[in-house]
Amino acid sequence: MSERYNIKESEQKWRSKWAAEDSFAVSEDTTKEKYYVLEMFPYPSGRIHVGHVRNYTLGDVVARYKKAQGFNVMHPMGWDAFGLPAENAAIERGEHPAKWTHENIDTMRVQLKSMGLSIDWSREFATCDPEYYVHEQRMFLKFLDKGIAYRKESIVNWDPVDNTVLANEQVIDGCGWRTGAPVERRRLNQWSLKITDYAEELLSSLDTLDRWPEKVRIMQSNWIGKSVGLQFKWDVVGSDETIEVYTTRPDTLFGASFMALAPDHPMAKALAEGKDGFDDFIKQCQSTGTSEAAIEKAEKIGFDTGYKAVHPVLGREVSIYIANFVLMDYGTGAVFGVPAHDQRDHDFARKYNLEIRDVIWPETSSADPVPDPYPYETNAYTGFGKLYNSEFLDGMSIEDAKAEIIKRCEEGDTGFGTTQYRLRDWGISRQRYWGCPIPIIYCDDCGAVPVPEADLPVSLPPEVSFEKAGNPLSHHPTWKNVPCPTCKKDAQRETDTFDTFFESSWYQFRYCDSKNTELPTDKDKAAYWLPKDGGVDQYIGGVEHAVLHLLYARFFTKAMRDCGFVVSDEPFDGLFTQGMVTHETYQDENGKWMLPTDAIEKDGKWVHVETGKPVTIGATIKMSKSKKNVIDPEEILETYGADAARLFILSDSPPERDLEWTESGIEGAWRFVNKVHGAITSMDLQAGDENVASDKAKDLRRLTHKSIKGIGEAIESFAMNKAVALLREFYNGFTSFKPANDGDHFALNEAVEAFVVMINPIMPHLAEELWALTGHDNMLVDQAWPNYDKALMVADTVTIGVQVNGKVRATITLPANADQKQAEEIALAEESVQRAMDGKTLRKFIFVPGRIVNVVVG
RNA sequence: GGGCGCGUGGCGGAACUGGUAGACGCGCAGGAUUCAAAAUCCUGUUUCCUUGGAAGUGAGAGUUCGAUUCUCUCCGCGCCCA
Repeated sequence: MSERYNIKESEQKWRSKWAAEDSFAVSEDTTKEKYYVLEMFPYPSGRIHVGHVRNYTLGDVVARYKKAQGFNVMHPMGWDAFGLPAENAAIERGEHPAKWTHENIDTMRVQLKSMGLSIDWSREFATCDPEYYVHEQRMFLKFLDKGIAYRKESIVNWDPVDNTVLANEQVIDGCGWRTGAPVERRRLNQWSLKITDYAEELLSSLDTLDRWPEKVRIMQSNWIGKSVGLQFKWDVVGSDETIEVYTTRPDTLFGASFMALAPDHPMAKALAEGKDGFDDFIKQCQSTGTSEAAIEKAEKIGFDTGYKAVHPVLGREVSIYIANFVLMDYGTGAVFGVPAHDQRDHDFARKYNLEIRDVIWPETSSADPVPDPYPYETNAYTGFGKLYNSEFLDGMSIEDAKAEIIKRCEEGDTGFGTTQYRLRDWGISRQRYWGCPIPIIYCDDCGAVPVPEADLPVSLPPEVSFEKAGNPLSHHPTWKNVPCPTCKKDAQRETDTFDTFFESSWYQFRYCDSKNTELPTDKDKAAYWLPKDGGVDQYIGGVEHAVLHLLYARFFTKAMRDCGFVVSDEPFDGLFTQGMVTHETYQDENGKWMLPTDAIEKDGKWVHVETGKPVTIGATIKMSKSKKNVIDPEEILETYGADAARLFILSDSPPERDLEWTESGIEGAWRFVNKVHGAITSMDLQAGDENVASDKAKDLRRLTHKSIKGIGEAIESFAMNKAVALLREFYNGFTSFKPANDGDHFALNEAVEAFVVMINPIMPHLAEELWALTGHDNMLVDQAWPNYDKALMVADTVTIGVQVNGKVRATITLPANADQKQAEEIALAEESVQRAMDGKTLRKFIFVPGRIVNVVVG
């Protein structure tokens, strides 16, 4: 009998061994193919959560698997250490952000290490250390030189809770992404990065990211929001004025029946000032919200100016309205309305009895039939089609018609085609302390002067007070007062710091050479890990970063490339977005949320663990502190060990989907860890003889080699739940095998060895332990992944189903190389097949070798 | 409102480019072991009639010898954008 597996002791032992042997340290090795695995680095909030466990387990499986495949694997870890929670802790508890952050890092490092991750810790860094952010300051100054960074006064999104500016993509439904507070509009001087200069490349090179989830590419593409349109002039009847109109649908020009101006369009006032009801109308417009969503939902209202505009092509006159659904900051703030082909225009036209002219003949694709005639009296048609009622455009496709109209306007010098992007430049100034200082000095005479290279880094002052609201840097008594680098007169430092998305935009480069004091990263080292045509081989993180972080990092990579820091075009070659971890929710009698550990099942009822009072089980939702449905990974690791935690988190749910954390699930995983240890240590393993081959041994070897193939493929395709299922199936197969001769021993030994190597990515401690216990004196961590032999996977016979008219009536066993004649003979001899055929005539006999037989009768 | 995705036992989920639906696990039931319990091991487990059938992958249609898989309509859920 085997000893009971001492998980704690064993896991600790192997972790020490890996550390002592530097098992995961890597350097550039041109004789090997590199593989760079990266998980989104954690914000040091205090303790790791289950989402981290999932994220880093996934990455570790890939890293260990690729290492066993012979790749030179880099798998680093660091800390995304700037951010507001540190300042909030300072305000609430009086603890310095640096102290708070570094203490959290120390705690979390211990926690992560207890997971047994194959990380090269020598590359670790924290972004809040000047050794890291000095490079950001240098890069910023270089960006300034290159015109990628600039300063301008602009209207910004102001988060009144965090007291800072937010970028457009950090505003969600009109609220701050972090605080959820409604965003205010303010006018401020801001440093910005010209991400818009890269809009086209960011869009077009999305096509090269074929190992990214489709949905992330679509989200980015929508965010960049490229649209090709026409900007052209309409004359105003009885006036010298012309109005510039922008449209993305110039093809529908012949369907125009009105023009509409934004309420704050300069011409709106000029045309309608003093008219009856105009002031009321403007007031009404102001009462509706400014968000596009609010405008979409609000009733479409308009004010007829009484003026007419002249259709630039037809010469027809249309009324000029002022309308609440036209936005001044989109296009030119003036549109022409085509009620037949735009639902908003349609609603508007029906309200004000305007003409509905249809100019697109709906294309009736067989898939989606369009009613004929199309009911224009109730709806706009916005689908595909051909032009008609449009003179020279008749018969053209929408695309051709757009091009033709733009061409004519350009020839007649009445307008021009333009490309617009929804993407705005990235405002990077934040009025916070705990971020990277912007290396600029303001001088009354010299203006904004870059801090000279020799004076970098501009470090954060350690003594700082959070007692006053707002930015502690601007309240600091001395820090901001410095002489102007140019004229030496009294001057002031910029007190804003960078948006903390700055740090995570280039950290993948820093890992390549994390101790470099001169440069962000050594160009050659970076070129090994992140060559021109390939970035991080596998990047893993939450889908919530689909737009923000992933777009900034792509932009930064291109900007750094153009400044000569690195060679790559894209930072992340392969991207995997994991699902969330969910848990049931528990509420006590008073509706207060309870921790899962406080609820217990007793006699089929859920009660409070201490009071015994009834507990209501609620929906299974994302773990959150507010709902208290959280599990502390440290407790799990302590109770069940790292291997069981890793196994469970990979079992059951596909990694891209949400994972439901359950007690029984983690217990099941823990049982398996113990079972495997018990079974393998009590086995009688002998080398055996490959040349003695019983049928039984052949069957086992087939299972072994099929498993090697299947498990490898499952890991490659990120189907970790399938890899786990296949491992268990393999385990069930070889543990029920009783060897009777040397051939059997050989087969069993082969199976066990392959199994131990293959559980390594998932349960590395157990794998290492079993590797040693089965008589190896080297480390499993350096062991190669097993190869499979196709010849051994072929069976002599196959069992397939026999259908009669498509319904399975029997299963038959055929020689693997059986032909149709043989199959027919055997299939028709089956009693159940005969019964189902019911004496009817055989019409057709379908035989797909290895798959199916279908007997068609009638 | 637009875009994307999903819907399979009591539960999480398998099913490769159309080919024996329910792998693997959880739960549950029965049994072994035990003074007893826990743990462990074995067996069973889609549903309905009961030796054999019938139905069955959200609902309905279609293509096909054959559909969880492809097409269409509808219902429900989720995410993103507005």
